[in-house]
Amino acid sequence: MGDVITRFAPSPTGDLHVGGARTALFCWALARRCGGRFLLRIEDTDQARSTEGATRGILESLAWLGLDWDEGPELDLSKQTVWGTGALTDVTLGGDPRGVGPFFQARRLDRYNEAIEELIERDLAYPAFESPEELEAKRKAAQARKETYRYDRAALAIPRAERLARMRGGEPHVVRFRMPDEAIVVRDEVLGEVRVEADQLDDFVLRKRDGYPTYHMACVVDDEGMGVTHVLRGQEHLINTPRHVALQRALGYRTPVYAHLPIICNPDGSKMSKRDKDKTLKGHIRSLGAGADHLGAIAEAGGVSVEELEHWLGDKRAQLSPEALAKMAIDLGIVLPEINVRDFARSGYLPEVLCNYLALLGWNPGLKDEEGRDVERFGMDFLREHFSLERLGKKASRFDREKLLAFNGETLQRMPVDHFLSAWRRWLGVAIENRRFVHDFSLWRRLWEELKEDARGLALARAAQPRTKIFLDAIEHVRFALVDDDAVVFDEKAIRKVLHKGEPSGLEILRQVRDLIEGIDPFEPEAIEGAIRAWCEERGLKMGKAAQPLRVAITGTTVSPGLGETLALVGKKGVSARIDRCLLACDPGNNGGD
RNA sequence: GGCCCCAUCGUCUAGUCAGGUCAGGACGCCAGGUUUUCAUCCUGGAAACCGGGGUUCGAAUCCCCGUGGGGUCACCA
Repeated sequence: MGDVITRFAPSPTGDLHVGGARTALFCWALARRCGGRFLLRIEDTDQARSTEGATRGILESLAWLGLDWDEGPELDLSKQTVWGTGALTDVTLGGDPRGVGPFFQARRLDRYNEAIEELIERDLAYPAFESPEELEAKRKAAQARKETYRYDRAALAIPRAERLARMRGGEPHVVRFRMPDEAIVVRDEVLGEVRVEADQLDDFVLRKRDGYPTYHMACVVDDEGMGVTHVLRGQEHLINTPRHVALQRALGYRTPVYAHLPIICNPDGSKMSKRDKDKTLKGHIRSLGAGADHLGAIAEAGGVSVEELEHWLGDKRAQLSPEALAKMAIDLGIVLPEINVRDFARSGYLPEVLCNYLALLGWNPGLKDEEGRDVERFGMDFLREHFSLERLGKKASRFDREKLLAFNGETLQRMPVDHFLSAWRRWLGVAIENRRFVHDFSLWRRLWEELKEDARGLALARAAQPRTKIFLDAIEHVRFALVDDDAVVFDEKAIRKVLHKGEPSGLEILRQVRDLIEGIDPFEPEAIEGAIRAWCEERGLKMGKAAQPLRVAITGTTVSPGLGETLALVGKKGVSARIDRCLLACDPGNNGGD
């Protein structure tokens, strides 16, 4: 099995989304499992939509996930930090050890043209001269008759010598493949045999008017030239496969093993796509029932004109740039659904956890642990060892963020605290660099500064880790420790519940405990908790009687990390200051109570 | 609409290929418990074989029909 070669072949028209990431993961896992090669090829034959930035983004996404490719475009990971918590560092990925590159299709045009010439020569392909507009009109007409349009081979009515002459003479044209008049049966590792009748497939285009090959042509030529043995791709490609098989036969190529992966959907069952960010944001803005000036403010936040914004709002299909969407979401204080790998990195998911979860969408190891539970949690090494095509599922699956979140939280919470700290630091460093959190930037900056100090960082990590599911929300658990003593906002409900009620009241307890604080040494979590517990026991009080008033005084709310950690993070001086301020502000007798 | 694919708890799934265990697990949900709040953690619970026909002693599992969902119908990939 050493000769297995898989490939992931994205088109660089946007960020890598989770569906693509799962395909890449499976391609990678199969190659690793079989001791074969995993190669990466960039399908940039759409001149209008391909961008260099997208290519880099995809390479970085894959590297972040920990999917190293043996052949393909090079990416030097020693020179850059890839989004802070990436799985691979200090290696150069890609290269061309077998000499089968280049791995950008736009640089391989001569190969496609050679194959196309051969097909034309053998009359298995032919030039066609209809304009896109003509074809569109025919399509519309067919639609009006409630028929499915298929190319009518009008170009074949032109005598062969003439159409070749017109082509050589430079007349604008496309080249079409003469689809054989027979049903084609595709063997698929997931779906079994799929039969497609001849009348379902028309003479598809091999080379576009601009001289670039279509996906079909480039893909078939390259898979052959690069020795690809296994093609794993989304099920949306299933109908393309008979075309590819027909082309392979015409050119005398091998047919690789195919495995079509089920689609990944949104929780509502619709296909997952970038458009969902637009959808989420549109829905939110509409729900605000925003007036004209409000819309103006939103448009400004997104860096777009009000006209653009209104048009976008009115058109279901309209999309705004990722940057504009992100800015508006921050401004409105909402979180857009994570769709791209980059989104998950930014939210603070761990790459190996994402891979773990993604692997479970459409694949299952079919193993039980000692307690008879399904094996669900595993790392990359497990996939290297156990991945197999036989256990791929057929059913489209829905992307369940709750489960991913649970997996991520569990992983984060089980890490050694120093490991958690360094991962948090790396993630935060990138977040700060990207100015992702402009709505609260100074606080993030402050956290960043404090996290850099080892002792302080560790204390913050100890407080945040047990409550953190993704790094994005970690800061909320230690927010109180980052604000100034006189900036604490006391929550009305908390004041009433734990400071005013009870006998003795919370305020009374605070007054008494205040002196205790001075004497605690060292001012560290265990000592603090020990002192307060002993103090409570002496008085026959439950721990909560003292803990909750202290929480309110220190954080303004009834929720915080462990009491010792909470006080220790603020420091002895800070604690005293906050208690004093709380006594002053919350005592009804002091007229500052409300 | 044509064609193709799919169908087990709310979600991801094990069990289906080689018919025979109260249909198992995970996330979520609900109820208790531990705990100084929250988060954890522990215990328990509700929750599914899409429907109808066959084949069979026996069907989640095999066959047919229906229904539902998805994909696809480009000079995008």
